[in-house]
Amino acid sequence: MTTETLNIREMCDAFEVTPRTLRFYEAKELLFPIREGQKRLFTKRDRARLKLILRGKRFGFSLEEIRKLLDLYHMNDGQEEQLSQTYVLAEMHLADMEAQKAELEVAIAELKEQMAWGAEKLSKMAKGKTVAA
Amino acid sequence: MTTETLNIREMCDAFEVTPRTLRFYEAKELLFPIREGQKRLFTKRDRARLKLILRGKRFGFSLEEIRKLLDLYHMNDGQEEQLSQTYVLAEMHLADMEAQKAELEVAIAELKEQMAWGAEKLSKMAKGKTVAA
DNA sequence: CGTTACGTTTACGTGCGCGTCAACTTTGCT
DNA sequence: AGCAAAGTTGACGCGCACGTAAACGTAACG
Repeated sequence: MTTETLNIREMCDAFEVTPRTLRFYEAKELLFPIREGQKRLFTKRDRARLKLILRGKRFGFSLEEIRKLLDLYHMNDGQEEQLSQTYVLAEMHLADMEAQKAELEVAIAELKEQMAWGAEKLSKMAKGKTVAA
Repeated sequence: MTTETLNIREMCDAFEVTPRTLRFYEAKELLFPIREGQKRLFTKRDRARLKLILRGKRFGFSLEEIRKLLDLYHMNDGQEEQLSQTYVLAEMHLADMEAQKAELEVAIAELKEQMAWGAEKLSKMAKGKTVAA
């Protein structure tokens, strides 16, 4: 089987982050690498979590928000109260993400429109130059 | 006709930002309110720009990136060189936004899946409680 | 004419997400 | 045994996007 755990360098290379970032995330309780002596070993679980962390960041969530959300993905036995709270949180994030998607579609359409305008202007300018030359 | 320009408070209320934020954006050359004596008056153009600024922020762009992009939306007479540079920038942002949209769709699907899992778990727990009671 | 409300500048403070040393083990060659 | 490579723990620094407080201007109102 392929390597079960990754050391810090392998983990960094795999996700394009720095060691500092991984230690920082551990300090913030986003990751929980196991220890072999003093060194960190990142498990499959850490890899899954880091993927979600980086994704969450791209969508503008804070590390603290992400930390709470990760519970939903890695909760095996949580208390009902906590699970239901996390569920509510997830609903909010889902709503947020769907709103973001809708907004994104509008923004993309508008940007495309503007770019078409810009492209036309550029082509006219090029024409003018050619004629002038 | 409705008020042509907004003072700082009206502008803040309209966009749910603080005066500090508006002054900060002006200092960063994202907004250009006109002056009536010492006071700022925000024009329609400022409103359009602020809308784009806030949208850009939601999508994780920095104020500096947004500033450059705004040129595309408000360029009437720019030089060809500058326009074409801005165009390239816009292409990159467009690609970024479309990638984000794709990623967002995946994330939404995954989160929904997890929530279904959580919902099932919650319903089982509720059942257990009812039976136990 | 005072004071209240709204706005302004200047400047230092703050939270987040790391970057960047410094000083120290631990590990693996040779 | 010696030494470089890789990793570790502090601890301070930094850029961004504002928050916040101080001190001042000015315009309106009773």
